[in-house]
Amino acid sequence: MTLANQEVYFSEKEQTFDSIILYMDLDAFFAAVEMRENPELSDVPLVVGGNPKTKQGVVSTCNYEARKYGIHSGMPINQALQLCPHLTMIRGSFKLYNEVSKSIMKILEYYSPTMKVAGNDEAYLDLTEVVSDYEEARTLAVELKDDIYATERLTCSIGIAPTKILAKIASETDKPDGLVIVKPLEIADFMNPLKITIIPGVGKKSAELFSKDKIFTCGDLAKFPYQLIHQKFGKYGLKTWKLVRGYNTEKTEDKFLNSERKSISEERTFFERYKTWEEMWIQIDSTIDTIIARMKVKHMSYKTITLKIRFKNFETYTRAHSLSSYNTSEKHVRTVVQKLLEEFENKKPEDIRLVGVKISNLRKIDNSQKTLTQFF
DNA sequence: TCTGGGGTCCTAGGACCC
DNA sequence: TCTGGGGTCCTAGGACCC
Repeated sequence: MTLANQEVYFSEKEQTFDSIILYMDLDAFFAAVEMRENPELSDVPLVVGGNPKTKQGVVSTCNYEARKYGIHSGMPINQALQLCPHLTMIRGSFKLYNEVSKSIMKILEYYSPTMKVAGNDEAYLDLTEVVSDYEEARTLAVELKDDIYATERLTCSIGIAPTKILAKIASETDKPDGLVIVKPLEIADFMNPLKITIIPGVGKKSAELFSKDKIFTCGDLAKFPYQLIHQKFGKYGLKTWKLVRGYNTEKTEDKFLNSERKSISEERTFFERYKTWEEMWIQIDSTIDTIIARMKVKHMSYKTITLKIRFKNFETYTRAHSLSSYNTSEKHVRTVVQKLLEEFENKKPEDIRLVGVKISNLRKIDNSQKTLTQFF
């Protein structure tokens, strides 16, 4: 299928691909940093995450050697150990990861003024105004990779395409240390053979749903009748359908706008169980402290407070309460959490495996409001 | 196998208002 | 007596991402 015979479904604007976007993703970031710091780890299967002593928790990142055993992010440590008994486990030096991440983002900034950091180990660069065509973009990407390696001794995978999402998908198809370019006229041929799960947002559940209609690849979905897709898979299905057809759904206005934070939360899984509510409260209290501290650093106020409780059988409940106005007080969080917790007071505290607190409905405090709070 | 922690976005129902 | 319609906000839960 070529772009030309998709036109029935596209408005003119949606077929315009006048941007050149680069996506960069550091390869096995946490594990790669550990290997750099400690060369004898280079050739052994390695995971960052979990508790090496109790063998609890999940894999945060693993190196490519560990992936050979079928280990992947999010896998329980216990399971990883069964697949590979001589696995090396590291808790992780997150302060160092943050420093390295910052240093790399600085390098990226140099290559384009329009940039969006999408996480610790990934970012998008808008190259539209920086290069004149995809060949120039390739040259720039090679330079960028060399630059990152020279500075931080880390490799990355890069995708270059007319939209952010296509650039990301492109980078996924050649890892580690890859560079994949998808030009506007190549979109359909590039997408069609790929598995549907390559689409960010299509996870296990959606893949299962799609498989009932014999949809396994992006091409399968692209062929699915337009009339049925919305009816069968809803708004989300339609969005995915448009995406696999190479439809340009990204709004140029907010593509590189850094959006405001929507929530601040902290949760703790208790590896040793608490016998009394008092012991539990010490934990919750300190959780609230850190949340409020983080909120203050960001000069924000909140309106909604959410409590999350997970029992040892993994049953999870969330209870929320919204205040009538924006607030910065720590006391309010405490009283509301206390109130929300009442519902669970007849349960045994030792049956609780996790407690979390979240503030949301956030708003930046402007200067006039700041003066007010100082006043009272 | 026994399942972290920090997030975002979506859905669906109910309350409430005009 | 059998009961509109749209908008917005709130709550609970779930899928998904890194």
